[in-house]
Amino acid sequence: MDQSALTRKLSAFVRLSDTDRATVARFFLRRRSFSVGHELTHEGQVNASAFVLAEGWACSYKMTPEGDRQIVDFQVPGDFLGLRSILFRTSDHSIEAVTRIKATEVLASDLFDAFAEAPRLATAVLWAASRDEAMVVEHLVNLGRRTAEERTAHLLLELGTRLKLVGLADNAGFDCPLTQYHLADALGLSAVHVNRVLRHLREEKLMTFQKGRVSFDDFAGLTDVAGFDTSYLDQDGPLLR
Amino acid sequence: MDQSALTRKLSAFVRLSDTDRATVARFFLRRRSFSVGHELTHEGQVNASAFVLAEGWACSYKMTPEGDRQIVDFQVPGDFLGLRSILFRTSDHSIEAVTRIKATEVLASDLFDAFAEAPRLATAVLWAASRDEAMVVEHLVNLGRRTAEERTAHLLLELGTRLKLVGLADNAGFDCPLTQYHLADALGLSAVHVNRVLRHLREEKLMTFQKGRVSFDDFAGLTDVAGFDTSYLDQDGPLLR
DNA sequence: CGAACCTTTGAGCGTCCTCAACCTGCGTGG
DNA sequence: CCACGCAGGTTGAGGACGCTCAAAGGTTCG
Repeated sequence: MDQSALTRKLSAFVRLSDTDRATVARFFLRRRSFSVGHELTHEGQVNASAFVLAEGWACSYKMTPEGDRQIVDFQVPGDFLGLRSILFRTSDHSIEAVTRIKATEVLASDLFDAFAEAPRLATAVLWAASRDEAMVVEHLVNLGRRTAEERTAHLLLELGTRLKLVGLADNAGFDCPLTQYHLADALGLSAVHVNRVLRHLREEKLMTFQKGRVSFDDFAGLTDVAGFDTSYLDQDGPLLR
Repeated sequence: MDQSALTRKLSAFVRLSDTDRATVARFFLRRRSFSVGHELTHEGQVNASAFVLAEGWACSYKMTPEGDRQIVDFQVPGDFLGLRSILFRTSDHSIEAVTRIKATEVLASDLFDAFAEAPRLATAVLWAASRDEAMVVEHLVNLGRRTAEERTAHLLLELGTRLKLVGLADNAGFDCPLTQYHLADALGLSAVHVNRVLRHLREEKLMTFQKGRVSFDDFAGLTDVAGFDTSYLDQDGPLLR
């Protein structure tokens, strides 16, 4: 995936002009690479920068005083990293590379300049931020009101849907670099229990999580189990205005 | 509380000029009242409006297909209601009045006009939106990684801190119109268990939740139990720039 | 002054946790 | 080239936290 991942995602929301595309292209000048486990932003860090993820997977998380980790969200190509903390004195969360990643730094000033030049793009970026928040809200519902099995299915279906938007998944499944520990940290479960849940989903012939690959064996059945409704991802064709 | 709640909150982040204050004041022209239980926004509603809460309490929530409710956040005077869904075709959540409330409607156009006239105010509003998201993230950590007791203490400490910002609480406690059902729906617990947790917190002489009043009997001890760290609320004095 | 709503308490049960052990695949270095 | 270490995955046993069901007081408001 190169710069097309971001434009492809934003286009799901707003029809972008050539000027808009050119402006987005400028975001991709300062491209950098980070190795597995690299921490792009640390909780408490001042003046953290934001990035656009071009290739690979990342995750954002917070730690409790007891040393437990809660993953807030995973980021896939086309997603922003740390957009929210741009307005905060100190970042309230950490961001870590799950795989080796390529990302481009976006300075706050870049963003504000882009807003002035391309208001349509500004709208699209604000939409992307709102969508990020909507995903966090859905994760909250996941943890608060769904069982371990529903929760797991829901997360993997969401990731599949998001990856489809940038051409990295289809209804059959997607390549997934996450470990069961990652899932556990995201789902508020223990890794041991995640393992049992995945086994059960496999036995029920709903889906398979193995060898870096998620396979949806029964997409409709899985969607039903998870109570998965894509509307919070707000991606059904370019918006009005 | 009148309009001062919003300006008071925003001032915690940005020093507002008289012009900014005047612009904020214009938000308060279309003031409306809603009775207890009134639903200001419904999940799935198209073109929902946003409001600024002037008086009373509200909550935002989502329902699962099984009919369980997850409260995402409570809103107190000075908070925005539904700011996020302004950019969405359809709202991804519902908003309900917990008490009788007074709120003023904010049209998307109002907001964009205000941004053009008072960029400093725009920054402040974006900060408020980021802060809202940071709170949702902290609630996620709450549900994923804290025990029922820690979680309950954390939520009530957060509400206390937020209310202090608009002059409705101090370290002794605050008036709280929530029922144990509200707490249960926000904390991902059953109302029965919330009741037991509250009893335990009372027995431990940490805090009391009774008769519409939250009393912090041992503020330091409670903060410690909850692992409560205010930094995600990002409110330590006006920002740079 | 009744009804609806909220709070409180008990009993039994299930989901998910912790601890513990063992297996696999892989990269590294002796 | 094998030995080892290590990260990740798998499975079992026992226990705790929080749930459901049930029933009874308390409070508030029309």
